[in-house]
Amino acid sequence: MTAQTEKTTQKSPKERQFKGLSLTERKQVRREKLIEAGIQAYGTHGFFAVTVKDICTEAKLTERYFYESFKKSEELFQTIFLKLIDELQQNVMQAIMQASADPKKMIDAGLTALLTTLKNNPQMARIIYIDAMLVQELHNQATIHETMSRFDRMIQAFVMLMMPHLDRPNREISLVATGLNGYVTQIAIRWVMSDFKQSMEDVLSSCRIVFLSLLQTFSEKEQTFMKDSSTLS
Amino acid sequence: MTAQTEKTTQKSPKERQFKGLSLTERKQVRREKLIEAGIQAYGTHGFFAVTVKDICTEAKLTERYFYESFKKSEELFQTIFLKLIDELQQNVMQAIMQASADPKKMIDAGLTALLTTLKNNPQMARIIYIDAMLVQELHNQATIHETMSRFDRMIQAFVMLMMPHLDRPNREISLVATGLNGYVTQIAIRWVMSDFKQSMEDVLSSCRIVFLSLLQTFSEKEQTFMKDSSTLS
DNA sequence: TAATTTTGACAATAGGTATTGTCAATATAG
DNA sequence: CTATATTGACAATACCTATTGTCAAAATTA
Repeated sequence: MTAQTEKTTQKSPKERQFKGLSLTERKQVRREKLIEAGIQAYGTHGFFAVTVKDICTEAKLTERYFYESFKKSEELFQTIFLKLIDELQQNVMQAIMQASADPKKMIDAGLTALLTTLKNNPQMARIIYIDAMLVQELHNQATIHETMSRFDRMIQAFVMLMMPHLDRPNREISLVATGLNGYVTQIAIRWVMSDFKQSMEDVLSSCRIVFLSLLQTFSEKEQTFMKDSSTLS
Repeated sequence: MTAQTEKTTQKSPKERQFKGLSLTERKQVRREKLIEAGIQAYGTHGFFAVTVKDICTEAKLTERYFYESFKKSEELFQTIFLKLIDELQQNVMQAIMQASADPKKMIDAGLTALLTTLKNNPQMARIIYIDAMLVQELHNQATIHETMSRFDRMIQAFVMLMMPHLDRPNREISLVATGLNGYVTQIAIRWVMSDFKQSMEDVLSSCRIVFLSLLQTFSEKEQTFMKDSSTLS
């Protein structure tokens, strides 16, 4: 009861507690419910097939509360996108940093964390890898574009960390990092869409091989086989 | 006049020539104009930002003629998609087959053809790589999904052709091919979206390296460094 | 219990697009 | 030239959705 008195002093005169929650807390609860409903709906049917009403129905709230928390549907989508990609990147980064310093172990740890996270949240892949691109295009959301390239930079940083003496220009490493991101992403999308038909071991192995292969190539001082074909262009 | 008499016999009683074209020919001309307008519009603003009216305006035709050739906008989009991906794949395949049998030359030829085609048709990249995915999702167009994986299979066939003695299971090669497709695609998207900021040489080099690197890895009989980390999972 | 905030169901408005239909002007065949 | 197929401009319809507004029931405080 003393706690309640404290809260009362913090509230504006018109506020009233409901189910033991203040107005701010209730708004927050509703916001969370909308976000969860959005992940469910967007991740299952795709952004463009989901209406505000759908999300409200899923969240067991009425439209009024949607606009209490979000100005438009894109705002909810962006919130969800940022939340999910943060979660994914957190998991991957954490796994890499907790692994021993051996590059091979770090690669395996990072990839395993990525694949495990996607398998545990199949909606995540759809939202991050498929819908995000379109919403970005349709509404010019620089935020999403910017955030997506964080993975590129993460990979680039990893490569540069592994091979400090690499003589290739940075702009090329950057492109390779983008490519590696696309490599893993494409396999992951196929995996998720096939409802995880392939075994995690096969998927992991297919991803790992390209990292290790490139690592080895980059490590070789004599890159004769590279220079051969370079003379073509 | 004798030719006209011939045509008259071929026409149904209600048909009449216009500007020297039969009804069928005029329909065909309009259809082509709509397709060209669609490539322009979809490739510039994206599928979901373009209306039927936009396309008709671009084609200098009225809506009536849109529905003369296509039941719905998705039908036009699918037509365009198939046309463009055919063109792209034709160019790549042709370049590969015309190159000398050296794997390195074939890789360079294929990649160069791909990148050149995209640079010459910037709209193509947007339609094939960005919008296609969403339309597919929205309308469950198995055709698009199926067609997209033709590139996967093309790469897979190439890999298997290069290394007939590869001891890895097919399901893994298939995944690697998907990944390689994603690798190149991701780099290409970034390239196109940046308005070709990077030089073609840099982009080509970044794509080439992963193919050559994997080729070398697959060629090695002693894959000790692979087996090391395989024991992790 | 009485007064009042909060909630949920739903009506109302506004705006946009797909699709079909109308009709006068134009081009063509005879 | 005349009758008619064809065209292009645009109206009309139907439908869907975002967004705002209304109001009675439920929950809460005093």
